[in-house]
Amino acid sequence: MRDSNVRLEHMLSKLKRQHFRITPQRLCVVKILAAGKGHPSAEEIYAQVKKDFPTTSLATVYKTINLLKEMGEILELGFSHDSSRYDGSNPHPHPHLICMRCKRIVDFEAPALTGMARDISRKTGYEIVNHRLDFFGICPECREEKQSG
Amino acid sequence: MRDSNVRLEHMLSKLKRQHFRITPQRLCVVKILAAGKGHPSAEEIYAQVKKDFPTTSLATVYKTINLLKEMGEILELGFSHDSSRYDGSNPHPHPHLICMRCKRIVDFEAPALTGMARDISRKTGYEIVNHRLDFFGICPECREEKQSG
DNA sequence: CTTCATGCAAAACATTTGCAGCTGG
DNA sequence: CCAGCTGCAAATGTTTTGCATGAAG
Repeated sequence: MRDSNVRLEHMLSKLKRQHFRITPQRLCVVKILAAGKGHPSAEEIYAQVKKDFPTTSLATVYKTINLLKEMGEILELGFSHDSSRYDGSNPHPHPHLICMRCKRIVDFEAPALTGMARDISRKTGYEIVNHRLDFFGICPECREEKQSG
Repeated sequence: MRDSNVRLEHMLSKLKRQHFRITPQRLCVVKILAAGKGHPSAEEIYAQVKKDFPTTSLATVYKTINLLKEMGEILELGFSHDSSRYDGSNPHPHPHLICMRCKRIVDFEAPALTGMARDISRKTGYEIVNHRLDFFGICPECREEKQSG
């Protein structure tokens, strides 16, 4: 709650500073992402926004998501088959643990990665600007269900 | 060359063993993937196959790719915005280094990852079955071009 | 007031699917 | 022969775009 309010204020002031308008729909999308509850898809955000603003369109949701993405305020977790999921709580690259069954995504930290990036840069001459690490598996809850059902 | 012939024979015998037909188009796709030259997209494979079999369709290429994917013989590197790229030389998960400018992809090894997966499994109770690590950056060649052009 | 955002519908794009006809084993 | 493959075209699912209308600042 604490952190998410900080993130919300941060995103809003950044938008204002860059002279983007804070419309009710946009505010709603930003709130959902800043709250950092889970890793919603565009459709999930859309469904949430429609509760308050029933006329909202999915296109508007995508436009706001892209705005925040370009500002570096949210992390897009894109998948080639499923739709993208968004992480608004921590826009810096960090590993994710993805349940292949229920699609839940959880964050975790791996400080070793930045060192690894530096290593690779030195060895290959690449300038590393970003990275992504996903672990795919079955979460404890889904493992339970698997055994019984 | 040596390794790629071994991979080709391996893939072909696996296909035969499972009673899949080795059609000329299919053979051609398998050859390209087994050769392990780069990380082609479906379109690139398609363009290559059409040189020998001009009537080939993209759908057929996708069907063969999916077949090999299901058999665990190739690795799909899916991206949400760009099209997927395929790694036929080493179907076991391994990190990739991706140039954001020229889109070239190079493989590398990171033995630390399997240990990391075990760690996560122990800490979170997840059963880890797969992972993916990509580093995004600019390759030495593209860095050169950047400075001049 | 003016510019930017919205909402709709259509487009874009990669990938998959249904199906009639062909062909490898 | 005939199950399985091919090639076409149409469908799919996600995301983007063009444009007329509407509202934020």
